[in-house]
Amino acid sequence: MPEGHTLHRHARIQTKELGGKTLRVSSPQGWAAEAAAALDGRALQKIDAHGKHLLYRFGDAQALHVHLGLFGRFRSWKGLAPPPRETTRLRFDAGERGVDLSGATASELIDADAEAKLLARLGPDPLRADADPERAWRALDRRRIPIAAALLDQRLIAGIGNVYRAEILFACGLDPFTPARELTAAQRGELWETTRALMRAGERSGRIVTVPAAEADGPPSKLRGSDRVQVYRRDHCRRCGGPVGQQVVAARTLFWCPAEQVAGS
DNA sequence: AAGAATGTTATGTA
DNA sequence: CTACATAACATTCT
Repeated sequence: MPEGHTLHRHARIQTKELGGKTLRVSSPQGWAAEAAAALDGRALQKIDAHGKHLLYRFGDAQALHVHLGLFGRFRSWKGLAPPPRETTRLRFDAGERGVDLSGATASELIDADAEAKLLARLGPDPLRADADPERAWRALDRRRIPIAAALLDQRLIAGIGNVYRAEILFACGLDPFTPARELTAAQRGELWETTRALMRAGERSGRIVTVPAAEADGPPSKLRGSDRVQVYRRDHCRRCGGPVGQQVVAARTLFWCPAEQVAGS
């Protein structure tokens, strides 16, 4: 992770063993001044990622549950000016990455029971080694909703956002409007593997899109027209040059290539 | 400067 | 129970 890098929320992160690094927590206002005080200086054992939910573990039953929502970000403050606003921050002593929790939608201490409830609401996360795709298929079997809508439903499969949805469907050459229940076993297999591949790539690069090196410390690059995206927010399909379709599906704008993503392929 | 946006939850309607 | 539309939340970017 380069100095000053901002890891956007849609980059997926994986469960990490941290070997007891000390966590510095500051929360001058807002969500959990008490929780921050309770956590500050404690040894962090591990971060578990399940879908878009993060669980910071300290070796006892309680965990810090974080969801970055639309705007929470990972960033490094070392050598940089602090964030312009006073925000809740999580920061490692080692001075690696911090987490800017302003705008995050969840940040709370939860016990084992609450965690079980949380996980029960989530489908399998393709990035996790213990994920069971069959569980997702069982849920999908009854659904008449378009596969493009199903991919955003965290109860069915956890961790896919709007960028990935578009890119996954494109990579699979799938018609986004295929009813979820009608996918063949082969299509499901490809969907799962493609999801894993794209998410891992996003994880490696820190973002699903390519950022010119010179820009890494600068303002976040635009998603539109960026190198790695094939259809998301593009006017023309990166592969065939044809016009990209766009339509709101499941409350978010879906982008797809009508020429290449056709039923029965 | 208005509008859209990488997300979720709650609510009302069939 | 499924499905869908809408609003609300809050922040950033175009």
